[in-house]
Amino acid sequence: MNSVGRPKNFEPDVVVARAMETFWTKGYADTSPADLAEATGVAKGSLYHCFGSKRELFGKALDLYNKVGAEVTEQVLSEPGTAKERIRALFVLLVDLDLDGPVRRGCLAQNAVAEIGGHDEDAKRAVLRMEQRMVELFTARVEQGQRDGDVDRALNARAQGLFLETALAGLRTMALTFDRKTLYQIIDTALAGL
Amino acid sequence: MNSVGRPKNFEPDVVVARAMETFWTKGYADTSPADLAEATGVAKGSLYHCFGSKRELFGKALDLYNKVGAEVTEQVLSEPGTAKERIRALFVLLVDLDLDGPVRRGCLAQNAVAEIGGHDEDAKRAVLRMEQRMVELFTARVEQGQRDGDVDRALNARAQGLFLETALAGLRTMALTFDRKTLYQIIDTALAGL
DNA sequence: ATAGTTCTTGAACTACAGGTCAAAAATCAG
DNA sequence: CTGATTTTTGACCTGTAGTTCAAGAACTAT
Repeated sequence: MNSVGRPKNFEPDVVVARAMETFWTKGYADTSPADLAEATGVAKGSLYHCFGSKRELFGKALDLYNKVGAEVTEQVLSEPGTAKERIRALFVLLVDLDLDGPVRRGCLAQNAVAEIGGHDEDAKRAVLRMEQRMVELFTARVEQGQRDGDVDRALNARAQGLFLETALAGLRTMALTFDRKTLYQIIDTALAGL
Repeated sequence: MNSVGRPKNFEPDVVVARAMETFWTKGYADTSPADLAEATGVAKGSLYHCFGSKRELFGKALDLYNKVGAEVTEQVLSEPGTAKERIRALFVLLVDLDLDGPVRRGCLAQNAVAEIGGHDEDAKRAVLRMEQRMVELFTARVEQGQRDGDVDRALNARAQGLFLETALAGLRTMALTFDRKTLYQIIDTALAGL
């Protein structure tokens, strides 16, 4: 397929992953092409040759973020335990992830829609899809809990799924400013209804 | 006090209010001094003379946002009704506010901490103070509900206050992408425990 | 009126963001 | 080896962000 011409010097996937980290840490506007070149080890010109524009590279980074996020969520929710236990494990994991890093970064998708969603329909759509995906994963896990007998069958699973995604979004916002103990307490309160 | 020299051509408070709207709509990075001059009707030079820098003007705008937000919250929570009714009214009001505007802007404070909180401790502190204020208002309203007999006395009011602020943060994030009907359903689910 | 003060304004400045490009380098087909 | 193709790279370009400033305007006090 790619047998003609000079071979690539780098793995595009690795570059996207590094770019994702940079966008996540610094935000979209505050990440310059020079920053991306330094973070990826690839010269500016090559980045433009390969990805077209800063915005397009960001798009790939956001897609990767969403993919990994969904995978992690699926993984954690499918481990043994009640619905409440698994969902708590996911919430704790994500809060810890943020608080253990050198700088609190929140959720890249939330940051993206807040920063550029107002004038970038594509970004908005990508984030909405991701959120809907998460709602579905939560909903499915609640339904499984109902089948397993650890969740009240009277609950509306879809309503719970929507609520859980909202709670997670709020939690990740609160994780930008509050301390760990408080955040754990919030998780307990949020999951009290399950 | 200010009786010497040429008098100001504008009300700084009005300028801050207009700047707040602009920052809210466009975000911090994407608002240029030229944008601010156009939005306020005051020349760039005068803005710098009066406010020092873009960042300082943003600080005033954020302070105003927080002040108004606290006032509205206090107002809505103090009207007649149960704790659940009043808190729902506040949530509905804020969701509607966002959805009725020409562009969804979310919460300026949340947007600010997401966009610049990573490298601006002052912004982070301002937002944390605001969030703590909101937690206190929610907590107090829940306590009043307990005295009034419309909230279960077994609940931990402070934990509920923290949770409600988190739910509101999540709701305002979800309001950037989801439709009104869904958001109302989320409000119902979030308040089911009260 | 004069002096002293504070405000107003667009022009001017510096730095850098975002992107383009031309020349060189690395591959493969014939 | 030659040519076709693709990538690499820093130099270069254009526009604008964020800020400063000099000149003047509007006021007060004396």
